[in-house]
Amino acid sequence: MKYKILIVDDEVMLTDLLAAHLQNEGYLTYTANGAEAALRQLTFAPDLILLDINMPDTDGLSLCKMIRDNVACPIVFLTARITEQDKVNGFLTGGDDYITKPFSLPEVTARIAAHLRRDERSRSSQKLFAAGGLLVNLSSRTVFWQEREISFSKREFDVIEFLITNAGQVFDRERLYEAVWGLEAEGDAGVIKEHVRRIRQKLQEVTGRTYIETVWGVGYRWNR
Amino acid sequence: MKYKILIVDDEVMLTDLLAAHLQNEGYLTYTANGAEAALRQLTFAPDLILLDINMPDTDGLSLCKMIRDNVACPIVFLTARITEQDKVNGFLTGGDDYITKPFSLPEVTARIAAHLRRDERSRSSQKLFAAGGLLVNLSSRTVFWQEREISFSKREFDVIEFLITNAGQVFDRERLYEAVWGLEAEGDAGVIKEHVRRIRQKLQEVTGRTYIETVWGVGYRWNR
DNA sequence: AAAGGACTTGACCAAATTTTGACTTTTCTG
DNA sequence: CAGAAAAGTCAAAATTTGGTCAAGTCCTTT
Repeated sequence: MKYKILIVDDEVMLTDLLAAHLQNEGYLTYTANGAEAALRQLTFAPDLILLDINMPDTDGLSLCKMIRDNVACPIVFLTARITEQDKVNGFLTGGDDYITKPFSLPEVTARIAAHLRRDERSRSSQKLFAAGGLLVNLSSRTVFWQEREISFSKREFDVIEFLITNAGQVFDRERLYEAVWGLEAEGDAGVIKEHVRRIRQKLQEVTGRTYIETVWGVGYRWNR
Repeated sequence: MKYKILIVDDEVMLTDLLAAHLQNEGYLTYTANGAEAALRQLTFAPDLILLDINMPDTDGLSLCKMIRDNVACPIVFLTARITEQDKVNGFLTGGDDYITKPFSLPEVTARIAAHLRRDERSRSSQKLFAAGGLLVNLSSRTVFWQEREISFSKREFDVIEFLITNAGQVFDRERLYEAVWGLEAEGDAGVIKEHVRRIRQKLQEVTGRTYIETVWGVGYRWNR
């Protein structure tokens, strides 16, 4: 299956050039020359995004946020330079990278290939999740906030694990119960309420945030 | 589209029984009574595999590995029992499950249905719709306009979801009610008027547009 | 066997949503 | 233009849902 790459830059010349080159390399490409078009193209669920954050008429940071809120793929920034300030602003997070202009085509291809490879590998067995100061380690089943460990019981951690590995998606209590307790489990999915309460309580105490959001009438969601 | 299920077991009686039952449930079935046959059947790209790992003349583990190397679908093991050692050996990974013999047919059906549902979810976890600056995310059930989120209640979102996934088509209130509330729901389809009103109000406030258009004498339509 | 923690359950309350029905406005038709 | 039908509005009533709590059960561990 071909990888889908979304290229976002205001210069049509550049997007076209990159698109042609990447198609040649065997990728499927989508291009957008503005923020709005970029968001529209997200519907194609790209595997990687090349994004110019210095486009005129566009607030790079908020576009970036919007993208992150809706898709989980890595973003590679195209930019004149990344300043320390940019990093602080949160342009660069976990899976991301940047390429400074001017760049060579082979350089772009190489970076893209490396990212997709990494993404592929980690998608299947990602064991570490960092979400706004919170560090969740699935292999050691620990949760840290700064230096402080927050301890959770088995069930509590199971719930966190499931939600966090499917961050952003909403699950109703039935599905959540099924996913954590197992398919053959019988019992009332109402227990979830209680577990969620205790998870939230512990998180709240230490981090001041709750992380698990209620979608009224539907279920729960771990906020990315 | 019917789901394809591959059944692998050395006992012909059993594969036939399962096949008949699953066909009855609306699945397409393929059967194999040995390792070699099983691998050959992979060309049909099954959506789920039922696999007996205790077949004579067959090394369950390596067959299992071979399968995994070639397809990504979940595998449900049929087995007398799963020991801790089996788990260590890597029989059970991510999307997998096992059913211990003897089992009941409803049990098998239930497990299969749940697995396919789960698989479906992760495959299409990015259900996004972009409509003129508006970004509707079906998996997180969120709606964004620029960086602003517009929140909708369950029913409101359900209506939006239905209309937007059938954008451009007109639905009369009866059909809309039936589609969102369910076929067996009893109640007055007039409620739709109220829900549409509140959806429009929220959209109007933020975006200046209403998106849901009235086709007089007929019904409603989502305008891209 | 006692103790302690984890897990479950069911009941209750407050909050949020959904429904209802009366009423107004708009649109169409003759 | 008048009247009828359709669509829209509004606020109150009804219902559903999620959070909380306390008590009970079930395991482990000592």
